[in-house]
Amino acid sequence: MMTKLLAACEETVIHEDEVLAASRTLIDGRTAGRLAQIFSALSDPTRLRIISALSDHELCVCDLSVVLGMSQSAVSHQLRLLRNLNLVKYRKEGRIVYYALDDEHIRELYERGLEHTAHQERMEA
Amino acid sequence: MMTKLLAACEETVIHEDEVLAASRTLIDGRTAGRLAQIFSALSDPTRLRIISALSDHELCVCDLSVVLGMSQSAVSHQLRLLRNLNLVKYRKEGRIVYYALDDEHIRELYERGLEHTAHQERMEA
DNA sequence: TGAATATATGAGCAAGTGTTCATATATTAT
DNA sequence: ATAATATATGAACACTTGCTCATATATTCA
Repeated sequence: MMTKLLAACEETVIHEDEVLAASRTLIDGRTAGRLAQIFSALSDPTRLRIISALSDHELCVCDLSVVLGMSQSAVSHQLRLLRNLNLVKYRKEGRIVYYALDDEHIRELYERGLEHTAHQERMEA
Repeated sequence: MMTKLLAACEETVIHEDEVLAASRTLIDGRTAGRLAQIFSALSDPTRLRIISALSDHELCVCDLSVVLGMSQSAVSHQLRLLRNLNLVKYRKEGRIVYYALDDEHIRELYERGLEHTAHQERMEA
């Protein structure tokens, strides 16, 4: 199942074998989209702060909004997003809803990311 | 150096100790911003495909645009973004510019992300 | 029952993003 | 020199995002 990627750069590919090799490691659009979706969830400061706040234990929406210093509405909107991606789970207790992280992969990515910023920090100093 | 986060949810915080505990794992705005920046780089399908194409070896811009099936301009714009974040490095050889990954942390994050999508895939099946 | 509280959500808006198109720059070839 | 080629980049535009504000829903309390 070969894909044709002949024409380009001056009618013929500059480095044909390199291109073929790269095509092998290239991820398809569907995978790229899924990956992008995951990383998008982590690409916003507010959501990252939510994740960091929940990293130890669950919190109700109200407490979460206090911790973040943000409106309940803003927090709820972001929680919905994380919920839709199955990154957080929740349990209801009366009118109070407790949220907690629900994905070890995300926690892993989050922590790797933190390492990276620490690394960056050192580079700058 | 305690921050006051008294008032809220019905004048007083619902679960005061939980809130204090969460505040300890909460990352500050600056860190959240940096982290968001890193993950933002990985939050677009095109950039992820660029990273996947470069994951084995360097490629020139032209070959890269062939591999991706995208315009040279679009690819250049995205490369600039990755360059500004020091995620890719480049070397010039005449008028040809070769790009390669320049950050093991990003490669690490990318691969963890891939694992996650694989995990997701299995869940769905 | 009615009032108060915790959360969810739709609409709207300002800011950000990713592409295209046109064009600039730099290098090579004639 | 001039033409051709590889890359970079600014402007414009459609689309997305993250917030606020208003309001809906659900639960508890009096």
